[in-house]
Amino acid sequence: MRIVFMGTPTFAVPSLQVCIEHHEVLAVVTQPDRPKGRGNKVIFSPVKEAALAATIPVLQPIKVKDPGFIEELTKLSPDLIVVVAFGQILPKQILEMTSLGCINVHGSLLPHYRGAAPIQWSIINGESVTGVTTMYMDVGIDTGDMILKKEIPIHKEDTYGTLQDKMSYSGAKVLRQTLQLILTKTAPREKQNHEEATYAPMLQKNTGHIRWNQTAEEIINLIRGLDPWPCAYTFYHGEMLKIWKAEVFEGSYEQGDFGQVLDVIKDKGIVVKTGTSNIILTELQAQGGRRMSGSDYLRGHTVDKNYVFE
RNA sequence: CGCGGAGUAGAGCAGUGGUAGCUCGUCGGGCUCAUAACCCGAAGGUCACAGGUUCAAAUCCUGUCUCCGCAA
Repeated sequence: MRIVFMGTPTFAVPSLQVCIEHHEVLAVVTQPDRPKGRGNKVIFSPVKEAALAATIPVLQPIKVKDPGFIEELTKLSPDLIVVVAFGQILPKQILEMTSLGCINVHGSLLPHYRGAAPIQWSIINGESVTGVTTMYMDVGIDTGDMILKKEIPIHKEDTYGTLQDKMSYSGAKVLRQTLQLILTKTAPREKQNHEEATYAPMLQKNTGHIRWNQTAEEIINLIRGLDPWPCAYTFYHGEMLKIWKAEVFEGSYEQGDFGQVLDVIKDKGIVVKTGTSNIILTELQAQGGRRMSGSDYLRGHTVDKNYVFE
């Protein structure tokens, strides 16, 4: 099939590879190059890098609604448009442009976790199973008819980073099957149960600010769901302290306030009181420093016992 | 030229012109039924790199490299 691929972050790259290997990719559409990161250097999106490596033309419209872009797209006359974490909402005109439609790979088991950050929220909410879903796109956000689903377990050790990595490959695999079914015109088409829909909105700036009155599990899930970005944090004497890993800590202490440092264990980490049991922070990052184990951190930093994290 | 922090012993950090330090680790010895405990001792650094100022630079000045946070 003649495909136009739309996508931006790393998550989309394996899916792009599948399209390149099994079909004809006419063009890749990705978000415009923007100054990013330290020093505001212009960095190409991972999808653009992959497209360039495969010498596929790259289009980067500021807005996909732009008539000039739509015209350009029409001229390519693709059979199918594949969208994976693209970052812009497609207008009806594009959705109805091709004979086979637009399909999307989404990082959740729809209709749950529609929206921009399904993987992160699945972990933050403590789910034990998630998955990828392919669907025919319609004008709503992740509301289209579903084609294939694949469940993926969420392990206790999974973080957003590790899970996204696995899911990007699973997503690509499911996409390959989906494309095969579309090619043979045997693709199923299942409506979503809209009453069961839940949403996974984009992460807010302060989502990572730990609220210590939450349960130990909730806090640990938050830390996992925000690793490697943007990371959960708290404040120690006014300085941001990032928390990369924590686990439930068994031990009896006289009860203190939520967020209070109950103990400092030199070769392990910092014991903190939460809404339920205590947790021990075992991987930390001080302001200006890199992430390090609790024991490394405690070699050079003193932590006041009984201090209450903000 | 977006804003800011940092580079010092194997690890993590102090140290703002005058002998290179702390905690942990490592090695040796001691104590102990024993130990991640305790005591004594030792090794281990061209203080990121290159220039400059100075009697004297980790420290002040200039340039370079690398790492990190924020903002986007």
